[in-house]
Amino acid sequence: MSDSDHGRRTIRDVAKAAGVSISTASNALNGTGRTNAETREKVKRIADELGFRPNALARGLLTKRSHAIGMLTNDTYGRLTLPMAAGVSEILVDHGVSLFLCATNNDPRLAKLHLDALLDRQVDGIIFTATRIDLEPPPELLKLRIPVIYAFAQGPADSVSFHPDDAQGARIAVQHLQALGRSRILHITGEQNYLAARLRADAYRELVGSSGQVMFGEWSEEWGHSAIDEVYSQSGPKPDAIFCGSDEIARGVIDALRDRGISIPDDVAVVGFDNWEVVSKQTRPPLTTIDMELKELGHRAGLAILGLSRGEKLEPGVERLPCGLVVRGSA
Amino acid sequence: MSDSDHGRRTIRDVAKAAGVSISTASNALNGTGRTNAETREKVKRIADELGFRPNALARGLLTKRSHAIGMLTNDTYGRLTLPMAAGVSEILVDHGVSLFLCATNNDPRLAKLHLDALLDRQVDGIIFTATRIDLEPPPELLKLRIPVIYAFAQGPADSVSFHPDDAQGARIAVQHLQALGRSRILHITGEQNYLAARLRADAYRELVGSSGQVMFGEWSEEWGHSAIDEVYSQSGPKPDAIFCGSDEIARGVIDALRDRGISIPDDVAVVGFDNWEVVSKQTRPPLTTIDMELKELGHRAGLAILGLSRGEKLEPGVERLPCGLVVRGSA
DNA sequence: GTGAAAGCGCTAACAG
DNA sequence: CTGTTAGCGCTTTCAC
Repeated sequence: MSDSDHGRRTIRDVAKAAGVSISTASNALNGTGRTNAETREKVKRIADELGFRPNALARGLLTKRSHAIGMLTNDTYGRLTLPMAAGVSEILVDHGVSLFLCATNNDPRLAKLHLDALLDRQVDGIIFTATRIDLEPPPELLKLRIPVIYAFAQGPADSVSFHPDDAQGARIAVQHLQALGRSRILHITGEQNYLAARLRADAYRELVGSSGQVMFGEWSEEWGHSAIDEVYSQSGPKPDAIFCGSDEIARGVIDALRDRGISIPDDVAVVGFDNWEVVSKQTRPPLTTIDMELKELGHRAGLAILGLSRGEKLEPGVERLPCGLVVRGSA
Repeated sequence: MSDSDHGRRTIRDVAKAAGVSISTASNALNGTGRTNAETREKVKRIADELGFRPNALARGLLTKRSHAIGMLTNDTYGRLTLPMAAGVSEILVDHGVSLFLCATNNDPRLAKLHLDALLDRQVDGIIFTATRIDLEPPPELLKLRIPVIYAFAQGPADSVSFHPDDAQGARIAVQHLQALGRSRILHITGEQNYLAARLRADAYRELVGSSGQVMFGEWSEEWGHSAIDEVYSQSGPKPDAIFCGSDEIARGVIDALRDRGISIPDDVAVVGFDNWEVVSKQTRPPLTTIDMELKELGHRAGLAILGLSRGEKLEPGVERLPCGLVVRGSA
């Protein structure tokens, strides 16, 4: 009652109130050591009544485990990295682990600043995420002595990375179109210097064979539009289906097709990639597309970093997580 | 050299290497107390060479300041809260403060879990953000003894909140249209039960007078589309400008107008709200819109929580931060 | 089964 | 100006 309302209750308060020693209180609360069931219950009850919550700083100082992990992302507003962050946090919170979010905005100075801060805080591990899977992480990450996981980014040879399975995603898209009876499938996608674009294009080519045609361009709605202009301004056979490298491209494609009076999906079926709902639900007709399951990817990354931080061993390499097909109206 | 490569250097290592006591090292490094310039430089140099970085847990335990703050958001990383988070983090990192990000997904259980975790970690303050300014924060926030800031959310009477200035944003939109010589300005917006929608509508009405007409609906592209259908299926005068409550609505409006062969901005000028670039840059013509400056709002919230955590006093109440007009092609 | 004592890495009096 | 001393709140041997 003396040091009553300011500051939080400490384990000392609990011990005193329960009439036991500090170490007994600690043991009782944590289930460590040997403790009489009776005293254990009593201590727990009193701790509860007092609203005792252990100081994570003190605990971390001693145990060398902060129960916090850091997420370093190269972008700021990413629609890619943020669902992952949600997945990571969602998994971790149930294990009593909190997440530091650090947006580096692609600035090496900021990256260094954030990284140092994370290390000073004794984080148990770091997840590096990026906006593209072939982005190189900051070199400082390589020589840390805490575990690092790469999610949607390229780690070094002996590291653990999680990527969406772009090839499989492309395959289920194409197979869906083929199952619909389409045989002249065109692929309109983004920049060729993106590994994801190449992986998807390769998988596409493998399924459609020599009839395939890949149009690389930009990751924009505009490119989808102008790609269609290009296709229809030329002579030659026209596609009966289009697999697009992103939902935005697909939106441009759909708008351009509609402008030409081409019916979707009857004349031309369209499949997108990303399942970015603000786009895919708003096209007319709504877009059938591939979902990279980024939240699940975050779950996996979170679980992985948790395991590593506990000293478990993980198979190094890139694990590719399956994408899902979301069928709406366009195919 | 003895306890060489495992574990980090401690201040003890620095002190020993510099041939001074631990406290002198501490003083030298922190610029506290009185220290000879010469020894201070020497200690700093040695600390640098050793790659010494202070343990934030130990420091926080003693100083009762963790230099970490928590951000609690009711959604899963929406497009509104994330730019704010980036702004907060950006400001804080330069002050050596890190950010815990907690997405509650509108689940009270998760909110409590995250809040407790933050308190256990002795965060210096909490920023609560939401997806709409009239969302009530979890009641637990009210009785904390650490400072709380409300960003894009409604705090209690004596708290400090930051909102975008919806009324001013609406005014600059309407004034821009009026400056263009438009006199029959229509307002198509989202759900009336959103305070933001009402604030904007009120400001709009004040400027356009009795000629004004507000159409409340949903925050979707589809609503923009069907609102236009409704307007043009009726007889009566047609608008020469439309102020939309969101970029998505504006996109629907623009598409519907184009479908009717109405020229934008010549026949009808359109202004959106949000400056959500993936939408506003992709409309044809690109959308003139209002930017809520969420990153700046994050900056302000970050600065505010920093100040409060240092014991500074802040004027309670809602501070409304000005929106900006982004002129593109549609008006 | 329980408690006394030591100490995680650091800062903050206070003597010298 | 510098070093000694005493902890922050907690966990963890190790006697009793």
